Amino acid sequence: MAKELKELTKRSENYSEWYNQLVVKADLAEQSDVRGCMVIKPYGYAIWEKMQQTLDGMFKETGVQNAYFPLLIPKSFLSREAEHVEGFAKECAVVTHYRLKTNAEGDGVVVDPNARLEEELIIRPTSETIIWNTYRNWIRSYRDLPILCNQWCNVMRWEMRTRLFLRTSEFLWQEGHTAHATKEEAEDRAKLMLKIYAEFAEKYMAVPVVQGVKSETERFAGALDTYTIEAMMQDGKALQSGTSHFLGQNFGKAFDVQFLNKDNKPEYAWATSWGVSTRLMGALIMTHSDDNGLVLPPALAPLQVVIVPIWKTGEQLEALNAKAGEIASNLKSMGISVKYDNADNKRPGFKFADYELKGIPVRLVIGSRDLENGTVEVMRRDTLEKETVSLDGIEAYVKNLLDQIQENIYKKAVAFRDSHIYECESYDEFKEKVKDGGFFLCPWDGTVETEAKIKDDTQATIRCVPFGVEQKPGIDMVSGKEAKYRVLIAKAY
RNA sequence: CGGGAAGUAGCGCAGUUGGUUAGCGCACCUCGUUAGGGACGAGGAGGUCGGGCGUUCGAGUCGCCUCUUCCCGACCA
Repeated sequence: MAKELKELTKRSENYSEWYNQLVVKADLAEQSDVRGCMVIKPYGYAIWEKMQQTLDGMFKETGVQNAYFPLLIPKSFLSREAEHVEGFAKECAVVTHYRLKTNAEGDGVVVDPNARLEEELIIRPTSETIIWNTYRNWIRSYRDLPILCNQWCNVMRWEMRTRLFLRTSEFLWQEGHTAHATKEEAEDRAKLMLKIYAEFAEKYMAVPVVQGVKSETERFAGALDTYTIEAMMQDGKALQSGTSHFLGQNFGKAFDVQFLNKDNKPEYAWATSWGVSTRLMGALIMTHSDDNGLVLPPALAPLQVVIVPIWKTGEQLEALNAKAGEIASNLKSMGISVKYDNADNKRPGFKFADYELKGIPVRLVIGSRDLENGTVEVMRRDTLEKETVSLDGIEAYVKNLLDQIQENIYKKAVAFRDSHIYECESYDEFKEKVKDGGFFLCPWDGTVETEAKIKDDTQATIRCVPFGVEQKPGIDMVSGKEAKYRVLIAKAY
């Protein structure tokens, strides 16, 4: 009975519900009582922390430094860049007052009408404006450049509809903001950061991504070019997992950030910004997980190995404690995170199911029988295969297995994605097939009209002009005009 | 902001044409037996039925108002 209640909805039955249940039951996060916001629970946060540490290290290798800028932005800053304000204005939370007072006509507190701010403050939806307002004071000469700052912070966007990790009103992210003396250097930086995101997704998250550049309509508000990584979820929908923007001199001009170049001529600084968010958690969950729960890549699992003892008597437990403790400490000295779970208030079956739900990559089960035989049962989460192996050299076996799991889930995700990428040149065929999800490589004439029609007809959008895809000539499947690009089209989260 | 649905214990729900002390499953606590795939038995704790006003001898149930949440759209990372 207990089993039925804890079981997840099957992925194939209702993908959204499966995802929601998984997030809650695996103890990653829950819906907050505060509108559209999310509580990230310790286990979910531990995974986020692993991502953070890894990414942060990769950023620093390219010379990026961390900094921190204010949460509140004067309203006027936002309107300095025309496209930027248009993109974000409709989802900004605004601070209008700075004081409450006790309610004269009843319980509680009310906003003190006398405490209205002269200029309202907005809660950052992104920080380009306040950062470029600050950069103005930091930049005088080409010798001050480049500036390569990143901040880890929260932002707020008042979304109409929210989903755990994928779209919440408040979310955690990193936003990098760089200033450069030349256009080329800024463009290179925007591309470099995209490369880093792609490497992180594939190497650590084991999530294959398509890299590319966004169409004009899908571009970041205020950018000249938006580069993106797009991942495919198991329902065939695309998830934009990270973006890197070449901002040109838009923000330099809007915030009057000028420097003297080598020729002693004033010039506006060139900008990039790039970010990934807790949405990556959604990508991680939806790429690998199955009907038994989460499947975590060993590279990001907060706990890589769990050891479960099985015993009847106190003496047996003592013997198991000794052996398992030895294995655990050996594994730890190899840099592997291990938990030895000899709690006696949960039965083994419960522990098995629970650690599977949480996606722990490797489980070792050791009982008195094994101790006599010098063996241990090893289960890998990705395939759920069990094997009984010798206790001799178990540490090396586990280390190797973790590497294999990391590789296997990546290969599996690549195979899934590749089998759901279709080349398509007929609009009728496209409309029919896109209902079931997948990525579609199609010729596009480059016009906004065609793009809008595809979206109206099918809800699918042009995700990007992918890099590394042969740009062979073709005919736009909607307009019948000559195609300018071969684009990736998909329904997206 | 349009169109649907729902608010009863931590979670999931039942509650008949209005009628005594508001139930059930899971989870939780205690004791015991158990332990190689989500244990079993016995006992126990937990509720101003989202809020307000009204109708009535009597409201979880009927009426009006209000708040919130979820789903489908439009918008978005």
